[in-house]
Amino acid sequence: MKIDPNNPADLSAQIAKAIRDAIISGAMPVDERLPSEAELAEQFTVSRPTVREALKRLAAQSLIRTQRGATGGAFVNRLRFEDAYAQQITTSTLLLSMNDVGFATACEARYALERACAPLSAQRRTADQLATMRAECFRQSQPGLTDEAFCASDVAFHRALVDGAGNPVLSYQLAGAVEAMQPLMNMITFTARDRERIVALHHAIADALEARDGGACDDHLAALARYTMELAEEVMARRAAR
Amino acid sequence: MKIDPNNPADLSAQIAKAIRDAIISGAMPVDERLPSEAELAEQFTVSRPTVREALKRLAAQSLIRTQRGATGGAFVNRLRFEDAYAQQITTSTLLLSMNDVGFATACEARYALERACAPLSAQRRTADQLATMRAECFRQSQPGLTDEAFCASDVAFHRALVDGAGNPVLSYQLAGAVEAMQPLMNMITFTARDRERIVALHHAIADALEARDGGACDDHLAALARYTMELAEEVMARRAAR
DNA sequence: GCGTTTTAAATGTCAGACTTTTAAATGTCT
DNA sequence: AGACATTTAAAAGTCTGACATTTAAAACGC
Repeated sequence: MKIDPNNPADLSAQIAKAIRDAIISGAMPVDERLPSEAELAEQFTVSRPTVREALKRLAAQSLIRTQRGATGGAFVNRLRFEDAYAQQITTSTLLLSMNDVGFATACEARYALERACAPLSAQRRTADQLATMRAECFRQSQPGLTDEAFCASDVAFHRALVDGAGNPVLSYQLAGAVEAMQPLMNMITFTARDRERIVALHHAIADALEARDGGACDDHLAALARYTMELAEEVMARRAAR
Repeated sequence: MKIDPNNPADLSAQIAKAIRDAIISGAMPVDERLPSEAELAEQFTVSRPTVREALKRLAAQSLIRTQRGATGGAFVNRLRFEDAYAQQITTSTLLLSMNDVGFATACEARYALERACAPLSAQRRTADQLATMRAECFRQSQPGLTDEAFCASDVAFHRALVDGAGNPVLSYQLAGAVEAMQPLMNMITFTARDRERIVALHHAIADALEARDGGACDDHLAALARYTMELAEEVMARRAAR
């Protein structure tokens, strides 16, 4: 591993960076065990708490996992898509909420990305994924559904569409776009949303995927995007008038 | 903030989660100062090193920043797009390298997402972004260029295309897709890549964007995707034969 | 009133000890 | 000999207490 200059600030950050670089470069393969905390402390000539802080940084990024006990220690972690989903979602959520990204910008990005999945999903969607979309459509048309449950079902529908492309890299990328939009969508849900119209579009999308018609699917997604934008503008205008 | 059960494992993880949830929920606005480490230790009834480990976890995710000195402390950080880019790129790189994602899968995802930007970029690209693309095309046609420099220029070209959409959320999402592909692209660069053909396609893409023709841009991107896939298959076949 | 010095609060770091978990080594019984 | 129980050692997890460093505000002197 690398050394630290005698700069006595950010020692734990420097150590984390050194280990992170070693992992990213491939010098430490998956499931390789790192030296024990005491050994690392000796190598870097720092104290054990400092090493621990560095390791916690890496653990927060799911780069390592730790195990207690005799054969325990820190191990290079295989970054799973599920872990990456979670990070992606929180990061996207924070980006949207902290950078006053407009609804229009976020919505445009979300539907642009989702429409990129449409042709692939039309080719490859499984019967199971189609059944999921149908089931969510059915749930969305139930009368007593709360707004929260409707939103969650909406997200489940679109995730099934995205997963239909059969490309885990796309699913990973889209996780943030789809899930992070939910809070922003709630913003308009409680005021103007016309569920019938949305469910009708969902049905049309599912029909298109059943027929393996990517073009039609894209058209209906575009219509859904337009309708969502219209709703948002309506709400904004109403707020501005108030 | 929330409490911890008397479960004496993962204390720092629990504390980090409690603070993270408070930030994500919006209970702590940007630039709000967290209590000092000593105060947090008292609140959670743990020791200061444990609190510090929790704070380091949050710092690793750019959720907080710390400042030393009299008025120092930990502050809720405004997550900037640039910071998110970096995280996105390392995460994507690790995902690709650790999960034996095939070249075809990664390539398909990358071009599907990039093509989603094409119509927007045709509408909105600035003169500056177009100039960047032209400059990178020129650089790519220089004879003495190393493979590394060609790859870097390739990435710069495609980033300019993506940024042309004028949507920071899209740029953020695409950062991972475009940049993480570079190492995978290097895999084929040194063997089979026909620079002339790629540069010609880049020129065609720039021409389409100059003419604000989203359809043509999409076509050329599709052609580039096909060519890249062909190259990969060729290399794979050659390796299998060896 | 302005510049300098002091001071206090906060993070950053260290040293050493103790607790808990875990698996392997050892011992014991059938 | 083999299966089961016990001991032991290694490692992470945690705590206490201390010291170093940085930084801005307060106190002071001119």
